[in-house]
Amino acid sequence: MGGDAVLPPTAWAVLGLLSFPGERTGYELKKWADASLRFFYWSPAISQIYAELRRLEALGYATSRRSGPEAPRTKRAYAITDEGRAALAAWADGGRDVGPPVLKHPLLLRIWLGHLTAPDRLRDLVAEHIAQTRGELREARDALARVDRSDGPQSWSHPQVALRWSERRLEAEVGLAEAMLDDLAELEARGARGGVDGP
Amino acid sequence: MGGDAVLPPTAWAVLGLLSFPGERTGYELKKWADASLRFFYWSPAISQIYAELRRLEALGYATSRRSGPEAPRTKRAYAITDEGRAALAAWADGGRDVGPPVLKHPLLLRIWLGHLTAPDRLRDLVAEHIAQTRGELREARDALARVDRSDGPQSWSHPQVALRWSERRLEAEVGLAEAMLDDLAELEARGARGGVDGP
DNA sequence: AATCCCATGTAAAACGTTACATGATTCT
DNA sequence: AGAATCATGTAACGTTTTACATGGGATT
Repeated sequence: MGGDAVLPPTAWAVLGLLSFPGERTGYELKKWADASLRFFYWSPAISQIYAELRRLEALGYATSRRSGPEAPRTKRAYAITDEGRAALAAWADGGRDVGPPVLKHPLLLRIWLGHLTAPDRLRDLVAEHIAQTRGELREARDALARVDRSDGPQSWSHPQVALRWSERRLEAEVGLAEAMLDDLAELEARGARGGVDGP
Repeated sequence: MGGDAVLPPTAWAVLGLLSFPGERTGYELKKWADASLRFFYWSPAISQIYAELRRLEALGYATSRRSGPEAPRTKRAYAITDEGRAALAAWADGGRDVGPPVLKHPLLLRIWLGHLTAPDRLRDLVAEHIAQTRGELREARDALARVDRSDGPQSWSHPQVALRWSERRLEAEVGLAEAMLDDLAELEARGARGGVDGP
C-alpha cells in the first residue's frame, strides 16, 4: 500500500500515538490525547480518531484485531505496522519547514474588541481565564508526573520534553494574563481621568 | 433582519474588523488581519473573508457600496451597521465562558515524536522556529508601533493591549524554545552516556 | 509590454464537530 | 438490577482551505 501518502497532521498525530509501545483502542487513544497531546496540539474528536484509524489501516500503516468474537461494536485494538513506522519517520524527518504554530485565543478576540464591553466584565473574563489556565497547569503537571514515574525505556523522554514545554507554556500564559490585567487597569485609570494623555 | 444569530467566531472577528472607524474592502480586511488579528486569533483565507462579508450583509450587520460603476469584480467597500454593532456588542458581552484557547504547534508534535528523528535534526527544527518567531516578533512590534502612532481616539487602545500581549507572548515563545533546546541537549548527553539514569 | 499588486469571486474538496444509535463491561 | 463507563460507529452539518478564473490599475 501507499509508499508515501499526504495526510493531515491529525492523521500523523494519531499514528504517532500508536508509535509508542503497545496496542490501543480508539477510545484509549482519545483519553491519552486529552491527557497529553492536547497541551501542545489539540485533541481530535473521538469520531475523528476512529475515522483516522480506519484510514491508517486502509493505508497499511496500522493493523487492528478484535479481542473477542468478530461481532460489530466490540473492542478493537490497533497497532502500528513497520510500514506505518517508516512512513511516520519519513514524515517526522521530512520537510525543512514544519509549519507555523496556530493560536486561536477567543479571550484575546474579546479584549481586542474591548471598546464594546464593560471594563469589569473584561477583567472577569481574564480572571476566569487565569483560573482555567491554572487548572490546565495542574493537569499538565499530573501528566508529567505520570510520565516521569513510568520511565524505564527511553521512548518516553521526548513526550517528557513536550510536557515540560507545555508546563512552562502554561506558566507563561498565566503571567501573560496577569500582565494584561495590569494593562487593562492602567487603561481604565487613564480613561477615568478623561483624556488620552496623562494628567 | 436577524435580531440574534449564531455565528462562528470568524464571522464575529470579521465584523470586529469592521467595527473600527472607516470603510474597508475585503482585500484590506485580509491585510489587516494578517498584520494584527493573526497574532492572537489567526487570519482567515481571503475567500472566507468575502464569504463572511456576504453573510454579514445578508444579516443586515454590514452594508456595502461600490466605488465606481456597478460592474462585477470592482472594488466593494463594507461598513458596519447599527444593527451589526449591537449584535457584536451583545456577542462580546454575552456568555460567561469565551471558550478555551486552541494551540496547534506542529513543532511540538515533532518533538513529541522525537524518538523517530535524528537529534541534530530536531535541534535544527527548534533553531529554525526561534528564528521564525523572532521575525514574527519584529512584525508584532511594527504593528504595535503603527497603532501607537495612529492614536488619538481611544478605539485603538484595546487592540493595543492585544498587541502588547502578543509581543510578550512571542518573547515567551522564544524563551520556551530556548529552554527546550537545553532539555534536548541534556537528553542527548544522558543518551550518549548510555543509561536512563545519571552517571 | 510585461509584471506586480489590487480586487473579487466560484467550486470542489477536505477537515472536523455534534448528535445520535448501539451495545458490552464493570462497579455498587 | 441499575448506573457508570467503556467502546464503536454513522450521518449530517458547518467550516475552512485550495485552486482556479477574471480583470483593472500602476510600475518598470
